[in-house]
Amino acid sequence: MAQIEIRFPDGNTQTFESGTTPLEIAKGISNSLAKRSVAAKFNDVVISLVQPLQEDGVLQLLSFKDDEGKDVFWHSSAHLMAQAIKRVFPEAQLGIGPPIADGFYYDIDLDRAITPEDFETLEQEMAKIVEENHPTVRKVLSAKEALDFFKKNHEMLKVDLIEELAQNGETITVYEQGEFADLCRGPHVPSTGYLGKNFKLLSVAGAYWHGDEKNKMLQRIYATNYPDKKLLKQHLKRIEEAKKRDHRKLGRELDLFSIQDEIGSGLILWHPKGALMRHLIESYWKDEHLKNGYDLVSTPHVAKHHLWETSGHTGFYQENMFRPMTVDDVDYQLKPMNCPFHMMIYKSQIRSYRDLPIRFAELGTVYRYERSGVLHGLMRVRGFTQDDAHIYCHPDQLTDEIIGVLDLNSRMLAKFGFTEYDVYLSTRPDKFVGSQESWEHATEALRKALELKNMNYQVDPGEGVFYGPKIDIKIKDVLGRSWQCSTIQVDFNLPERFDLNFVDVDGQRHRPITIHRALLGSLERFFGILIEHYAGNFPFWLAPVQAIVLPIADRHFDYAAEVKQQLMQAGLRVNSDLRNEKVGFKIREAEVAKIPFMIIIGDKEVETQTLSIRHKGEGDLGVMKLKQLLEHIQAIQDKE
RNA sequence: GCUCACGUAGCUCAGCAGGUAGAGCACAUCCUUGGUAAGGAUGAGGUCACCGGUUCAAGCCCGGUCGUGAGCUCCA
Repeated sequence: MAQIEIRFPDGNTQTFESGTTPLEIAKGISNSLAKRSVAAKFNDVVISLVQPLQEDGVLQLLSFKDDEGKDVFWHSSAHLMAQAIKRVFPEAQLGIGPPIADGFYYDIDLDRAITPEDFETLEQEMAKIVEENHPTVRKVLSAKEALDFFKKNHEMLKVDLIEELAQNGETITVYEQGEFADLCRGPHVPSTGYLGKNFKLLSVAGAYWHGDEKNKMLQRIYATNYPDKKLLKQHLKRIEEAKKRDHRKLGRELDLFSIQDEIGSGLILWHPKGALMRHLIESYWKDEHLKNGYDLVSTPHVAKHHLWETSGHTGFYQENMFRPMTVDDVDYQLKPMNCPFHMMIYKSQIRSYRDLPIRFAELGTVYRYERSGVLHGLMRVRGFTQDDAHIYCHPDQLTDEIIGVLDLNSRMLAKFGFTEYDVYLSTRPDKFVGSQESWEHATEALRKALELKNMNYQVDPGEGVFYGPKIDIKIKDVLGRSWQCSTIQVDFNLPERFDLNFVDVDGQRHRPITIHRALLGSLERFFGILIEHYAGNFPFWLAPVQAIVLPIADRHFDYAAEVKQQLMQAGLRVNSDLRNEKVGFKIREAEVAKIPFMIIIGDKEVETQTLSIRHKGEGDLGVMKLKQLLEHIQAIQDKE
């Protein structure tokens, strides 16, 4: 028997007989390791635990904790669900069933609508299949064999896939488990028993075959599975928690904003408390920009349609624009972008290299046509305000400018409680404007800035926009969800189209580099993210009402009014509750409204000229003088 | 836009072989002046999203419109 040499991640090597499987090796190391493992990685290829190893190489055992292990576990779980579906609904045709971020789904074609009531039946069937512990068997088929097999089983979607695969000359493999066989590249867990019973079907929704709306709509069943009951519970709890934090729900409960049929889809009404928060965010934003060398500009909501022809938006952005309106026989266009206006301000005079960099910032409200089906609360709307800015600079200044933007960005995000993010650098796509050299120069500048800032980033090759490379930053909220807010894009297109230039030392006109950037993205969307991130428990500086005075009986009203007045003089946002209600009731309402400080005033307080302080979520803080309260609050503000 | 589901009082929801609406909260008035998360009584409030159809009769059935929700490749 031939021997093979296997190296492990810790650097140790060991010799095995050729044909040994990763599972056998795992068992040799420890039973618990073998139990934990769901797949293996051999020479950087993910393989099944039962695939015999025939050559020397590096072997890593994968458990559910590894991303690749998760994928295998969930992919096998998708097969498990598919098998159950076929048992319960033999006429169902299977589409695709991949692992996704938090589980997996399977697309099926079935005349009858699957409902949540069916979930239990399917889950029971899945549990049965797990108990039956069918080994998963990989088989290589020729295209013809595969086509015959799936045609015979009336799996026309699979036939569709096979035809595609055959055209690309790929090897066609099928995985069998018991009576069930599915077209699949694999690998999978060795048997259905590995999958355990901590799975749950979550939802069902329509999805087009191949994601193309010209194709048939299938039913997509989302589900998840965990090797451990605790993990499943955690996951379900996270879903619950996300529901509780839903900004649409909190937005109504806290009276922050509304969206109304009479107004129109995707158009936001900011109520007093929401508008106040928006004002706080905007003021902070403007201050920061002024402190960092930006000039504030302000531009109209409409402009002649012609402007958008110059910018090129009528070409590549038409689909997202509202239809033009005619005024005095001239077409005007509601703005989907702020850029052309900023370009025109730049162009309003001759610029010298001495003027650069020029930074125009604007909280500019834009209107974009979004398909009705994609609108979602504050997250996806038709009218929103971008925290926009355009920086015009000399090519030599590019890196420094990007660094400036990155610095400002991380400061600003931290102010709102976001300190973790994923950074992506997108490079030149196939279709692009500008010269190859300028793309290279700009991409290098972005890269250099990221590296000088010691930021970890991932390169998305070819994912840049046609007009320039970009850096995208996705922030992570407390629930670990990612939101893309900040984007920093170099633009080679608009300076060209608007013929922007500056006079350089040589007395000649040159094209400035233009950076287009947004940090919060859209105020509406960012507000939505903030609501969910804080679950409505906003930091003190953002709380629309920071304190409420709660007198116990009406004989305390005078002192209450006095206290309120003093707190307002100190710059706090204070309300009072003078209703004819018990203090317990008033406290409850203040807690529900998530007001940070409750100031209770009764006989004792009036007599000793003190305040009883209660903090939201913390309870009674005891009695203190007004001065002490202000100091306490000052300390909180200093920390923020 | 498409598929499925949903649309009943300001909010959350009940309602039924099709027989012309109900609760809690919120709101108003009154009683209660109460010490750290819901005091009590009374009352007002609905063209059951909108339009059309079937029927003696429609919140409920059918069709359309509008709106909302879950989703619409993370490629076997």
